[in-house]
Amino acid sequence: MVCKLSTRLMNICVASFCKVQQLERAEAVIVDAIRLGTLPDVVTYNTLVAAYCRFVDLDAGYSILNRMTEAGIYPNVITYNSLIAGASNRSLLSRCFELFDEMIMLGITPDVWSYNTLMHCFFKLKKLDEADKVFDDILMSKLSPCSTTFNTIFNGLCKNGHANNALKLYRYYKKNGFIPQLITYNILIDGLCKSGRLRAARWVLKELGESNLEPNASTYTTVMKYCFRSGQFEEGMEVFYEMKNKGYTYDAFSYCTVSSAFAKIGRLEEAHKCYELMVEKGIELDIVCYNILVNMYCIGGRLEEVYNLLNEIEQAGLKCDEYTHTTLIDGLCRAGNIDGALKHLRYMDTLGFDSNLVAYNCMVDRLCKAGYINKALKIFGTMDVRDCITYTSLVHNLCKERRFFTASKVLLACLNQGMKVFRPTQRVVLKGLRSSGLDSEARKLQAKIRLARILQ
DNA sequence: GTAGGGTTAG
Repeated sequence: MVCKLSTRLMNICVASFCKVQQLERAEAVIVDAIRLGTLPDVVTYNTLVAAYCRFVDLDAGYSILNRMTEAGIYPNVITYNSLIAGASNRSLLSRCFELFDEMIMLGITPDVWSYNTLMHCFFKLKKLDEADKVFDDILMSKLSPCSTTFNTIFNGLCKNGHANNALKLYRYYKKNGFIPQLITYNILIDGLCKSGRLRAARWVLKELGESNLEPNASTYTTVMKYCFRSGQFEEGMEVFYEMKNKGYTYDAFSYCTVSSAFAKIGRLEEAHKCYELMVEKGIELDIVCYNILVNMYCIGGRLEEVYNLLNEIEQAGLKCDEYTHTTLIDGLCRAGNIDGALKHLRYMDTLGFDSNLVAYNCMVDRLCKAGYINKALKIFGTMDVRDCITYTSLVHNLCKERRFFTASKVLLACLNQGMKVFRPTQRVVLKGLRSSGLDSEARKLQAKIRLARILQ
């Protein structure tokens, strides 16, 4: 009984240190406990696995699994769920599946948490059918889906551009007894805002207002961002102040949202002030905060300082991501250094990011605007992946140069891919073709546009 | 031990 109590006490101490990222002290507690005759149990090791996955890396978490096995303690479903979650959070998605299989091979039965995380992974990989199969597996097994299962589905649908379906499903489950939580509302409001379903987003927000739940910092940041995106700057700032009045302390999320909104409308001093406040409040800067600062300097043409900042990022032990590089490429173009931007784009290609699409889109647009439209067309020709922004940008710039025939060809290629170009741009192409006497090309394009609208 | 908000381009 005494031993049991001391194991519990040891685990409480270990968990407390792990929670505040003091892993060495957590380990020291275990060493002391062993010296006093208390051995760590599965709970101790699971706490360490979760902490190492969270604060160090997946391999560090996995090495704890080896340590516990050597100590004769067998992992359980919680051990593996922590490892799977660790892999998922670090976007090591193939590792998630490997760990899931490993768990089953060891005879450990997955629980609803394991399935939820697995489903989340499939959504991250945009494999909606596979995610759906996991949900079927939950239903077919003796497990019951929990609120996180439903929230994971809503979130996965929203993140994959199906906010509408998420909303429909939410209504259906709500009718059948699902009780929404604050996180459910936050997921739906954000998803609907991002997909432009603003009326529906307001409706869900109203539903939240009528519920007994109180919006939190996450809700406020989402709504604030929607205001900024739709050009309602003052309204966005009102949300920011309301958030403070409600007693929420600003965090990196809210500061970043406001700072980038200021930068976007050219109020760089105020944008920088937000950043300074963030530092003053002791908020640890992550790569997103730095990216906003990089963008701020790029907009202000302070390229020298951007390079200093890149060093600072490295010194802080952070890694530049695709946002950092894309922002820098755009900044170089903005400063007229097209060659430097092209060179950096090539360099970015070697870094192995999942997608350099935005960087390429920046390059295409900036090349056009700098008068190098043929160079832009050449880059466009080398792109493996294009989206509606690539096409819209190129078509728009070709029209500005009165190259309507080429614009029409690019637009047709876009429609053939099942993508849309901004409607006013489509009209400019048609008008331009007709005014240039290219009536048959105009008719062909018009027919294609109509067909594309029907097929939408 | 799972799920939500912040950064880039038209």
